[in-house]
Amino acid sequence: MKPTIYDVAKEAGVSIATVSKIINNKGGISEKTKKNVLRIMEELRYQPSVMATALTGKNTKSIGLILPDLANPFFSELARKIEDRGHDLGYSIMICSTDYKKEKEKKYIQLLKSKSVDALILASGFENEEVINNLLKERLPIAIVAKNFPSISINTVAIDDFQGGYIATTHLIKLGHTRIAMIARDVYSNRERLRGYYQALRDYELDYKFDFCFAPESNVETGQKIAMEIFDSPMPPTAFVASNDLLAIGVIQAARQRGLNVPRDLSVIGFDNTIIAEVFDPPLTTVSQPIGDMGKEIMDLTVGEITGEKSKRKVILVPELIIRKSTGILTNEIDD
Amino acid sequence: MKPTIYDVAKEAGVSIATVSKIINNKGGISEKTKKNVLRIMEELRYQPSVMATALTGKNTKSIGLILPDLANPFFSELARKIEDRGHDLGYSIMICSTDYKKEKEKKYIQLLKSKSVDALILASGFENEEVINNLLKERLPIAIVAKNFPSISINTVAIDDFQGGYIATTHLIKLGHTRIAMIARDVYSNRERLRGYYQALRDYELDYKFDFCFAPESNVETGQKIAMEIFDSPMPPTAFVASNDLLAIGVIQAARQRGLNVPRDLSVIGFDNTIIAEVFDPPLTTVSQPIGDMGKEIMDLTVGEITGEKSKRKVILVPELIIRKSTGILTNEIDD
DNA sequence: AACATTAGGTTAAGCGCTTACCTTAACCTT
DNA sequence: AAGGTTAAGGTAAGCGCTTAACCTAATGTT
Repeated sequence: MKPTIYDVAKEAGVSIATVSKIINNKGGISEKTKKNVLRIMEELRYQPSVMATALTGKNTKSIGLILPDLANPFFSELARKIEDRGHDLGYSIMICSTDYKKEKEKKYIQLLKSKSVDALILASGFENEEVINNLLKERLPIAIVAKNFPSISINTVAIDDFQGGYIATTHLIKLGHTRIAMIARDVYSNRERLRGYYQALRDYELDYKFDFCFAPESNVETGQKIAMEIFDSPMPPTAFVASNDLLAIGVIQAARQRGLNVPRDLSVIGFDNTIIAEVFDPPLTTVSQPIGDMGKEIMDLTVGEITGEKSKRKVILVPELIIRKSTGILTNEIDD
Repeated sequence: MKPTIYDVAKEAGVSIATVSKIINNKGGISEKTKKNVLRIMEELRYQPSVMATALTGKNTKSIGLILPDLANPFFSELARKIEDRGHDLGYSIMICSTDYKKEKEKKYIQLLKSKSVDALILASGFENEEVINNLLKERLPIAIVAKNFPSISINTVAIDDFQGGYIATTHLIKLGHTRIAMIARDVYSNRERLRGYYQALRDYELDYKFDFCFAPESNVETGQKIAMEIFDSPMPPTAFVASNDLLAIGVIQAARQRGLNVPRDLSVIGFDNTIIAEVFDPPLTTVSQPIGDMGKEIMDLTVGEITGEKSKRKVILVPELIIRKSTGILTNEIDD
């Protein structure tokens, strides 16, 4: 069996209180005893049980991370950064994927609470203010990353999605495109990006209309399917803004099926700058979210809240346009 | 504060033992009391504390997953499957990325033990038998996935790596290639794949020699760098077997820099069949590891060991060659 | 009527820790 | 020398739960 504090105490000939004080550096213990106990702990390979410690009111040093899909490169890269910073600060991470399902979101929040996590980090895809307010009431620290929840006062790290949509669209406009479509899943951040998109169109006095509708999922197939439909419309776009790299790739694949060359006949811009954008051919022009900073920052805020050392805040990072090869100057018209 | 079992008991006018029995479906409780207590639990939104439960000798219902890098698509896809199956069976997952570093591996194993995980799943990249033997001695259930550890009796799910290397190489040989190179990181599975590669060469009486050396990392840049060097050798290969999709992509990017067309001038075959293989252009021919099955299977074995319901076993899945567009018949010689 | 049985509970110990409070002995003061 | 300090460490309660052992009232048995 794993040794307990009792084993250490007995072996060292002291009380468990003494051992506990040594573990927690409480002082009031002579150097001699301390050395001795420490040695015994080594010998026995003693590790205090986090469970038992937590039961006495201390932290569990674990944090729950709820995100839509760990297999999505954006989230796995983000999770990795969060994990790294977490470990640096002494926390372990429990990850749960919701597939954008409300029931799963609820279920996992319950689950993580029952595991006594010290805090919860919610990554995008969440619309349910009520759930969040409940958590707030229970004084469980929570933080939101990769999404802004304007109405709630809560630690947040996100990019300026509006600006992201705006710079993506502007880039296309400057390349000469006038018929620019957007494709996005219906979540808050994307609505912001969409707003940025519309604003850019307005600022440059473009009024291209196409049959916009939100994508039901954020993956390659969905992007492809929707792009196909849009290509069939009377005045098809010459450029696309997609709300993530996967959708962008779907669009490009659809374009290929139609015999369209990217970027010659169609420009496509993605979002997130995941590894996929980098290795895809053509390499994707995309709006980069600074994933590393986001992960580190949200972890710091969260731990700050747990330890009570930091006041709550919202950190808005600026997105950056990464220009690669999937966008280009409009050269020939494809429809007439 | 979160309600405890005492709050429920008091509210319901019974003892905490009764409540506990109801929670654990122990019987010996009248329907009436049961209903009533259940109602109170609802009302109070009572959730038993996993911490406290664990302290009484029960399981924590959490499992540690140690893998090299969560940001690597292969592992994030695998982690997702493991997570899914885990949640189905009532377990949460704590994920730790080691970056193939031994110290981190050790550190995380300690950490997860102190958090009283019920079991540990180790995913590839681990060479340290001693560590594993120690864990075994402590009777902590552990399982290995995506890697075979032939000398140790331990739950394992892996593919037949030898066969994977063999079928990849054979495919290239059948396309007419005679100068086939391999690129891989130095871990056990890859040595097996390499063995399969050599076996195929031998079976078809090819004796192409090139300056093989293991890659220090498994990412795109490394693949690119190493491929560049190999291209510079006197008799460059016309085909590559890479030990994962990222390296394969690196090779293709190097080829492009050399003005080589894939697959016309160079065939490249990857490993893992991650999303990247699918979306890359040209879509990658690759050896597929059945990630979904692997994840589910390893979780089932692990939970089987925790509950004592299943005997230990090694499950060897068969890899499958996914033929896409990065390999083709050798048409023209590039060197003479 | 006297007793056994059983369904439906309760009591209390214990899981591995932390911590407020107590004890003890050595050392100071005046 | 009596009382006061102080350093070093011990005692025991309590965190939220499980469970073996025990209790009690109602029912069945003869």
